[in-house]
Amino acid sequence: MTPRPAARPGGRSARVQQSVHEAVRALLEERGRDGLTVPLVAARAGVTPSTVYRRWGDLQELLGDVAVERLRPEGEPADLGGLREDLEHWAVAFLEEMSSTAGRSYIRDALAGDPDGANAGRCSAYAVEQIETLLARAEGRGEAVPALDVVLDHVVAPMMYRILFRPGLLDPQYARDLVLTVFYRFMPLP
Amino acid sequence: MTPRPAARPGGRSARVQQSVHEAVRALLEERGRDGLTVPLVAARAGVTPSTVYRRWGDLQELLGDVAVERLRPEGEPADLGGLREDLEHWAVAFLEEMSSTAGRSYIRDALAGDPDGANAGRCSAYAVEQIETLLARAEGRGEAVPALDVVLDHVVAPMMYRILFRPGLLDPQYARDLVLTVFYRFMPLP
DNA sequence: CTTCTAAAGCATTTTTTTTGCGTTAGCGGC
DNA sequence: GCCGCTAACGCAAAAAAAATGCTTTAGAAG
Repeated sequence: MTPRPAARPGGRSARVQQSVHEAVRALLEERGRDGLTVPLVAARAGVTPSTVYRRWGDLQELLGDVAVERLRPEGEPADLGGLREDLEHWAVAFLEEMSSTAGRSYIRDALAGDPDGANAGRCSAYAVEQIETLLARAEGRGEAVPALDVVLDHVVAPMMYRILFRPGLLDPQYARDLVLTVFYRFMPLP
Repeated sequence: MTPRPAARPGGRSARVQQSVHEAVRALLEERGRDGLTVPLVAARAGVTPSTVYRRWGDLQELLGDVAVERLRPEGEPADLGGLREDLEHWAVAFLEEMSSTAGRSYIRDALAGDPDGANAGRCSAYAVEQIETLLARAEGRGEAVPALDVVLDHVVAPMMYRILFRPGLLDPQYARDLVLTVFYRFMPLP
C-alpha cells in the first residue's frame, strides 16, 4: 500500500503548518510545556483552533510533529579524518543535544501519542543516516568499520537509555567511552 | 507526577486510588488509550472527576502512575543455576513483556508527562533491582560477574532502544545474543 | 470520644474540544 | 490564463472536559 500523497501540500496549507510549528516552538520557550493549549497556539499562529484540531487531532500529536522536526539533524556530521574521531565527535554532540532539558522534552513528545511508532522510527532513521555517512566515509578511506547495528546497539542505545531513564549520569566522556568500547571490543579483526 | 507522598495514605484515599487505577486498566483494555477521559475513568471508579483532577492533575499523569505500577516486576527473577542462563531468561522475559503493544504503550505513558524523570527513574530501578539480584546470586556461587552498568548499557539499553525506536526487529534470540555478547566481550578476566 | 484537617463530594464557572456549514484558495484540465 | 473541483480553512454554536469555591466526610492523633 502506498501512502496517500498529501492531497494539497502547497500554498496556504504549507503556510499554516509553518506558522503553527513556529508558534509551538515560541510558546514552548516562553511558557513551557504546561501552560500550552491548542487555543493558545492557534491564536499565536493566527489560525482558528478548529484548524489545528482538524489537522493534528490534539496537542500531543502536534507536539510530536514539531518534536520530530526539531530532532532532525541540521546537516552532515563533521569529518575529522578518522572514524574514531568522527564517531566520538558525533556521539558527544548527540548526547549534548539530546540530554538537555529541551532535548529530553522533545524526545518524550515524539514518543508520546505515537502508537505505531512512526515518529520514533523517523528519529532513529535520522541517527542511522548520520552514522551511515560516517561509516561509508571511513570505508572509503579503507578503515576497518563496525556494523551499523553495533553502533546503534552499543553507542546510541546506551546514551538514549540513560537520557530517558537515568538522567544525571551523563557527561561527554561517557559518549567517548562508548565509542571506544566499540573500537575495543566490537571491531572486526583484520 | 505521582500522587504526592500521601499525608493520609490509608482508608478511603487508598480505596479511591485502587479503584481509579483499576478503572484505568479496565478502560484501557475496553476502549484503548484514545477514548479514555477523566470523567469516564471517574465514573467507572465511582468517584467525581474533580477528585481525579485534584489528585493526579490530568489524564497523562494518571496514566503515568498506572503505567509505572504495571511495569513493576511481579517477583524475584527465576534461578536456573547459572548467571548466563538467569540473565538470558530474564532478558527474554523482559523483552517479551515490554515489546508487546501493551508494554510499549505503558512505557510511553510512563515517560510522557514526566519532566523530572521520576517515573522513568523508577522503571529503571526495577530493572536494576532484578539484575542486581541475579548478579549477587552468581557472585555467591563464585561465578565471574559483569558490572551492573555493563548489563544496563549493553543488554537492557539496546532492547529498550529497539522497543521504543525500532519496533519490528525484535525476537527472543536478540535478547539472548545481547547476553552472550556481554559474556563474550565484557566479562572481567579471571 | 473528640478534635483537627486531608481528601472527597457537589455545584458552578471557565476553558477546551467538537461539529455543522459557508467560504477560500490550491491544483489540474482545458 | 481561466474554470471547475474540492481540500482545507474560518466562524459560530453546541458539547465536553477542566478548574474552582464551598461543603461534607472520615482518617489519624491525642
